[in-house]
Amino acid sequence: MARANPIDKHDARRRALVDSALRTLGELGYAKSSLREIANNSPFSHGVVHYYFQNKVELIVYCVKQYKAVCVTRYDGVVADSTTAAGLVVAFANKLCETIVDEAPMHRLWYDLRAQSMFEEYLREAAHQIDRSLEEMTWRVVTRYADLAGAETALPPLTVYGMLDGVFQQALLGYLSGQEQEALAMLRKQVSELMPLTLRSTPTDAPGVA
Amino acid sequence: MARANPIDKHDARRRALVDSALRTLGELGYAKSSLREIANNSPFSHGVVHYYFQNKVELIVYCVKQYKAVCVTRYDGVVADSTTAAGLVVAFANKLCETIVDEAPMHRLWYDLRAQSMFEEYLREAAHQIDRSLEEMTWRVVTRYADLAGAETALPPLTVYGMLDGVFQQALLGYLSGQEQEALAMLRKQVSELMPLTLRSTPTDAPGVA
DNA sequence: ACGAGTTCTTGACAGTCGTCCAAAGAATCG
DNA sequence: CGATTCTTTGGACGACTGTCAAGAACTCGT
Repeated sequence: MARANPIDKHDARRRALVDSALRTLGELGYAKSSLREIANNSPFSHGVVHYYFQNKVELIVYCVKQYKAVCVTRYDGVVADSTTAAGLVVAFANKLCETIVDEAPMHRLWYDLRAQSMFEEYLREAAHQIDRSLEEMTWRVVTRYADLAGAETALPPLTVYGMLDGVFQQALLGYLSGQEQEALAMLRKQVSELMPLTLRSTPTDAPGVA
Repeated sequence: MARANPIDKHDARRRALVDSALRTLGELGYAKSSLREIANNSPFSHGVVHYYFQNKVELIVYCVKQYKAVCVTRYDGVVADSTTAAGLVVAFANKLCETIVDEAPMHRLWYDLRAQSMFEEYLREAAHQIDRSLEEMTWRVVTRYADLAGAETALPPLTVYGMLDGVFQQALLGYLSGQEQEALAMLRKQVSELMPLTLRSTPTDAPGVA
């Protein structure tokens, strides 16, 4: 047996390969990312991929799942640090803009992979899991927002995620099309418009059940 | 010179080729649609593509633009025929569900191409034009909705399109993942939830300017 | 320092891709 | 009808793909 348990080293290499693959995927997109190109942007040669992964599909699925890990907690700081409803909206919008600026390639990769999952079944489960995670993440923001506003939520989690995802996607597209500042400004405005719509007007006493 | 003007025949062939290409693209997605596969699903051989189009890119761009033509008027009947605000919402939701059922491959192709446009610049302009058309189409529905409700719109066109596009995309993904009925029912619910949010509570007299 | 086990490189393989081209076929004219 | 142009075919090309296997390079307990 090797000194350091070989499982860890194996997994570490896998993660390194997946990291390189994610960089390439974010740059070229799913369609044009060949295993050779992925290996070229890594310290390894193209053959090593099949030593750590059975085939390209397995690598891609691992990429998707690793991508998920960096996503799910992105706005938890906003949730934890905000003390007023209005402050949360601004902080949330700022964080959304920040992640567009810092990680645009990863975001377009996500939308690419989700679109591919409409054609290729092997991506569906992984994409669905990420969608669920993003929905839950969004919902944590909105419920905290409702708490701070002393109001109740007016829309189900899936709907809130859907509409915010729509405008985020829009902003990302605009940002990548060269209209960086306009897209970010518009996103800020849209978030401040949409967040209040997720709350019911009546703060505490709701009609209906006694 | 030929009897019937050859321009028309040339264009007719182009349209036929583009139609075949759109069917194949909707079935396989952008990444896996080769010119040979496109030609196989058409009455022609693979070489003829380069007689009517300079290269694959030109064909794809023509496909995108032809796809746009069938989109832009999809909900104009709803706008024209509805007589009440509530009726319009139901008719709109029905039409959205109908087009998911009838044209799911085309819709997933659209989201695929829009995602590709984040990587490949040559698709950007065409994708942006379609996005604008869809935004205008959505806006015609919402302004008519506001008219029928005797209210004013509360959100700008881009925001309304963004949030509706988000939930539509969600429904399409669910529909293609085997949850047909749940996805359509959810979309109906979401549309009836979101449409009222596009209107200002105050119907006629707004505060502010005299 | 040797040898066994692990890790990585390299080259080859069978396909497929977009593109091009020579030649066959079809259509239309004088 | 022959002649000219337009249309279409199918094969060929070089480049690229995922996959695999043989062997070199490395690691590490002994």
